[in-house]
Amino acid sequence: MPELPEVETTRRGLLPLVGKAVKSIAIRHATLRWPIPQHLIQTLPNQTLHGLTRRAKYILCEFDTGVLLLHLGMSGRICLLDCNYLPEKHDHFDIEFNDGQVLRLRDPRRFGAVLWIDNKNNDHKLLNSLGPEPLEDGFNAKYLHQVLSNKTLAIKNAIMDGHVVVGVGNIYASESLFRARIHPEMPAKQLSLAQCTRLVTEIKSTLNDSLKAGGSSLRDFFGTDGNPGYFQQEYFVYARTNELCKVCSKPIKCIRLGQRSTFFCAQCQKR
DNA sequence: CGAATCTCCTGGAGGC
DNA sequence: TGCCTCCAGGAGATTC
Repeated sequence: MPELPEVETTRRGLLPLVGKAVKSIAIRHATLRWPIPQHLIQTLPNQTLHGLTRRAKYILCEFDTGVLLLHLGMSGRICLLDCNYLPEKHDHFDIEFNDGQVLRLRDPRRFGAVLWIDNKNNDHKLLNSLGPEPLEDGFNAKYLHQVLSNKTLAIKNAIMDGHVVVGVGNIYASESLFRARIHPEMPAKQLSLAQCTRLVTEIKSTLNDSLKAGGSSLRDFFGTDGNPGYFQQEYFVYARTNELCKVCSKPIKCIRLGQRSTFFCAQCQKR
């Protein structure tokens, strides 16, 4: 379940491909979240990868005539391999480059995506209504306080809404709220400016901590080199139901919010 | 319009 | 060992 730090780590791992030209495309299982466009088989060969950027959890591969958009869903993983490696069961999509390297997407649960944005269209509905990046200056306490001011839903659901801020998934939502000492069920509009300040700070630091640790935190995340190599992050609350709070020693609680498991400490986090 | 619910999918865990 | 059920979750689509 890649979150933003894993996606960014994946992007960085792919940077050696920038400047290379595509030799061929393989589509073995086109039915991801949306169908992988078959025209990529004809479109991409001989195009050069000019840049690799990221917006939210989308990796954007800039080619001559358009942008290839990659999303890892929740079980996706991209490896950079020598083309001699045979694909395995859930290896759905390859980009083979002229130097013999292969970008290979493996995604058992197929919630991921491979889409094409032609330069002529210049934008994509998936990208044009997204909120600010959590690690950029546009995501600050004043902004958050303003955007939450008319929202009645629980704050945890609000920060997981990509129109409010992108890249905050289920794990980091619970962790950030604990670190900011805010109850996940608190109505979003009731947060004070001071609470928004704490929440923004903790979202940024939680993501940054994970990024520094090499991407994650997560049991099933692998880097582009195929090695787990991650730092086993110490969660304060995530997946620690009934374990003792590391701050106050009360048991951690688990509730459902927006069909998602939500972990918190009722002693440390107030409404 | 906002908010809640539905949906895609498969591996892994637990029960018997 | 096998089979069944349940669960996890990103986020767009659908419904209310």
